[in-house]
Amino acid sequence: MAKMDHVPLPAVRRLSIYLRQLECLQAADRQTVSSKALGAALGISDVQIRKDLAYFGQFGHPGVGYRVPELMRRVRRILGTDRTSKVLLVGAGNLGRALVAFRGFAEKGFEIVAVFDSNPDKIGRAIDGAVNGPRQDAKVRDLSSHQRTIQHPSQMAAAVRAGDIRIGILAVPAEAAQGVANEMASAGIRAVLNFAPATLQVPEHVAVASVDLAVHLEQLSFQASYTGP
Amino acid sequence: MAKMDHVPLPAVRRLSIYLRQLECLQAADRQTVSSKALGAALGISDVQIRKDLAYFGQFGHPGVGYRVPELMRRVRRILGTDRTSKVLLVGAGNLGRALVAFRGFAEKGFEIVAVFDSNPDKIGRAIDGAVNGPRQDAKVRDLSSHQRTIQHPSQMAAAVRAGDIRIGILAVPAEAAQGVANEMASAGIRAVLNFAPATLQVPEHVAVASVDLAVHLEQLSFQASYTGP
DNA sequence: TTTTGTGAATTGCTTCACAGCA
DNA sequence: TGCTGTGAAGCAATTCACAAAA
Repeated sequence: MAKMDHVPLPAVRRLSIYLRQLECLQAADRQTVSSKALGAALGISDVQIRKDLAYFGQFGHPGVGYRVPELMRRVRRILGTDRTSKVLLVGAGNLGRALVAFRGFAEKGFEIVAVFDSNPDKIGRAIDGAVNGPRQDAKVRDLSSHQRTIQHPSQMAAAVRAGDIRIGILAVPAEAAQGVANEMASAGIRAVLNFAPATLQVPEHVAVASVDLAVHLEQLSFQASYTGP
Repeated sequence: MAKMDHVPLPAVRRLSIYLRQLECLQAADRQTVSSKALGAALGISDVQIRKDLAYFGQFGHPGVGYRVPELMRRVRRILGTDRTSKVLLVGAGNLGRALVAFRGFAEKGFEIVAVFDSNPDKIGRAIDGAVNGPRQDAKVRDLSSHQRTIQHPSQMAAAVRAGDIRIGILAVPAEAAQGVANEMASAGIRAVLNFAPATLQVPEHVAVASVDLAVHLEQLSFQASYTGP
């Protein structure tokens, strides 16, 4: 990987989009794709795509384009999804259960290997989810036994160390979110996917991405009012 | 509303965040807040906040700050959530059902008033969800009867016209997403909240916001690899 | 003094224009 | 010719610096 000094974050986000489209192209047995064709399918300019990729090295073949399998491999490598990442989940409510059941994670190289909840009634209980997804080998199936048992948050640090877990999903009510974020940070979690409608204060070395449906809907409500005829 | 010519989209997104924090302040009976205090709580600079608000008019009181109830009212007005917005949902799978059950929508001024699915087995069946949320008056309760019955997508245009619906939530598998987006657009929907992992091609007057968990996780995976010690 | 609102400067991202390779 | 990779230019968003109001 060449000159990775200061990559714009929007470029990283688009890398995921490129990968998604490449998976689609591979399913259609396309061997190569030009930045122009890729951009047309995604509503992104061809130069943008080349610039984004150029932050990470030289992937293309002048006159030919990008070779689909090669580019997929290299983009996955950049994103860190060439190996399966272990993820922990805090919050075994409605949303938490839906996330455990969600097949899309495993297909993209993420496995929820531990679930935590502070509710004493839930601790020790099974959480039923997608433990029988596609990409499962013996090792992953073994890990999925952890997945079935809800643990107390005090176990988090031990789980992070034992399992080399870097990513945590936060799916608790807004009032509890900051406390859980603090626990995650001191447990050694490096990145948090936050579903609580709250702004999290975390140490600088911890990355946060927030998914707030209300924020999205409000943005759309605004755009629906102030565009068009 | 003063000089609304070209507002940066990031500013609109932050407006939602400000509103969320204002709701929190109001719950704590705070009467006024300065841009500095608000920014400190949200990890945003005070100038950023004043600039964002200035796109829409003058809300503050020099030497005092912003009056919490007044600013909430005016921000809601800008976002279009001072009145309840009717929303339709396409896709009555796991995610769709979870969204119907989600309380947060009603609290923020959004009501799912119609649900569509192309699966013949589901059409006409009830979809159980949060029809007994807090903010319910007679009119809303009446609308919730629609909510209980899954309709065929061919009914969408009629529902949009009859109910003055501007926003659609798209919760179908990726393969079906573009087709549904087309149907939404020709039904007159003006904004789409897309949960399918696919890029949608829509007419210019239709706004799209996408929530793709894989994209978020991949971004975090990248950040977790290339930051810190 | 505290705090808002805003033109000016700056930063960062995107687009342009073109050199280089197949 | 068709396509990638990249320095230069352009544009959009943020931050700075300060005038004006309570």
